Amino acid sequence: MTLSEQIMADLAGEIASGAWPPGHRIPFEHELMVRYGCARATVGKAVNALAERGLLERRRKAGTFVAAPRIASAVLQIPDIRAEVEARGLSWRWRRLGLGMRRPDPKGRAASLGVNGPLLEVRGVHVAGGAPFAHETRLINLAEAPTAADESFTTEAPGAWLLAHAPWSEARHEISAANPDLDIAEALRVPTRHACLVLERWTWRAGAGITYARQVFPGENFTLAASFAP
Amino acid sequence: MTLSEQIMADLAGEIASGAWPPGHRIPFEHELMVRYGCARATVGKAVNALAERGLLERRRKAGTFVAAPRIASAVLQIPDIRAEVEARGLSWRWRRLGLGMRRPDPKGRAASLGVNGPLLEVRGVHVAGGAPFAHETRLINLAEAPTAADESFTTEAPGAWLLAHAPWSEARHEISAANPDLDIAEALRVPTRHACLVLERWTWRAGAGITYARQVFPGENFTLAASFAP
DNA sequence: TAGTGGTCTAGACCACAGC
DNA sequence: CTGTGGTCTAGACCACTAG
Repeated sequence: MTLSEQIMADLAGEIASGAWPPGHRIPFEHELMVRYGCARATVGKAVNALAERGLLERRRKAGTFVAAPRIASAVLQIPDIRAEVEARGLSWRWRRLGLGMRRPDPKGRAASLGVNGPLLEVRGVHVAGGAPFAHETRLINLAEAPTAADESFTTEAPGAWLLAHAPWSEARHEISAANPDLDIAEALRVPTRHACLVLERWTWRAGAGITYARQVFPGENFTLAASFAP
Repeated sequence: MTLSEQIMADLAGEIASGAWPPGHRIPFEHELMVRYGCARATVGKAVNALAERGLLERRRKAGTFVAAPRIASAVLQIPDIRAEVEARGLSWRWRRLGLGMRRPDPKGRAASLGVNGPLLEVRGVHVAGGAPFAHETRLINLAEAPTAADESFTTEAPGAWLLAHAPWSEARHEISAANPDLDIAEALRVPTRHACLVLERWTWRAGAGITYARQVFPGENFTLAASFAP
């Protein structure tokens, strides 16, 4: 435990315990540096780290204050389906259902990728312990990942292949609930009235769209977790 | 734009453009400090900030490397239902459906709050432009928020009241999909076969459970967004 | 063992918001 | 104005680890 980590932990402790309620002005940097017998940069590192986490608010000339808790954002755990399945002690495999070329649909969900050229479409099911776990529809921009056209994706899921062959630098996710279409419901072996969690993902590299994925989980199969621990 | 921000932007640009692919070793701190004519602490600040974001990976003696993109986590926007509704130009109001006391159920969803004492239960509907938007079930730990017992929550939603009267310091969220129970389906005026997005939230302060909330959105009403922009 | 990042020091100057 | 935080400097020593 370094000194700045110790200072950070001490300050966080005062806040978590309620000794310093929201709005409370914490000691000035100069006071803390006397208290800990260290340089100003060291206390500054600790205080700034807590401010970046949203636990403190810094105002010039006024001081540093305990922030009011806000429910603005949280860190969402994005699942890797294979790892998720195997972590439960189940076998995982990918079963391809379809493969084909698509022209970009300007009204479709993948339109925001901003791709005009041809897209490779892969559809399939993630199978966990012999039972369908999730359905995936995947569109791949062949301009950015041309060798994808040589892949069959019969046993390898397109996500893992893409991560190795066309790394991305920017991603967007949307989470929603929907009743599955008939073909997806059949692939998942659930009725169409069965609530499903839908996770959509768009990824880019240097502004160019790489891939769009739509993963459909039967409601009881899967829960996304997010935490906010200031 | 400070110098360390400039350095950070330059490094991020090299990565986003693909000039520095994953695995590439970026210049040593000493080289960067010569290139920018600044102190090592300044380049260190920039490089460490990118490493904290997961864009770079630092290894002693070996150097600093461009990290392979991982879909491990993303920043999730947690909705404030009232703000969400009003941002769409719709009127918002809260309609309370029920109020009562509950003993903690050791098998229930709220058990992980770790509360043994009495809980206040509030149920109600968020109404957007006259139509049901979301159903909320709320449990409040009266030991931590005793004045909640004096509130009726007929027009004020419990979430806003709690934020003002019992600030929290730690939160956990779970997102899932489910078919609504009959009473919730009736309150939302959808059939029970209608897929709904379920957002659950647990909050604590100094380790003591404050509240549990379960919000149910008809599937077409609501989408959660998460972004990952290294 | 040599060289990297990790951490810290003891200053400095500045912008800016309170008083 | 005053004093806070924001940023930076030019060093230092240390821990770790890759070669």
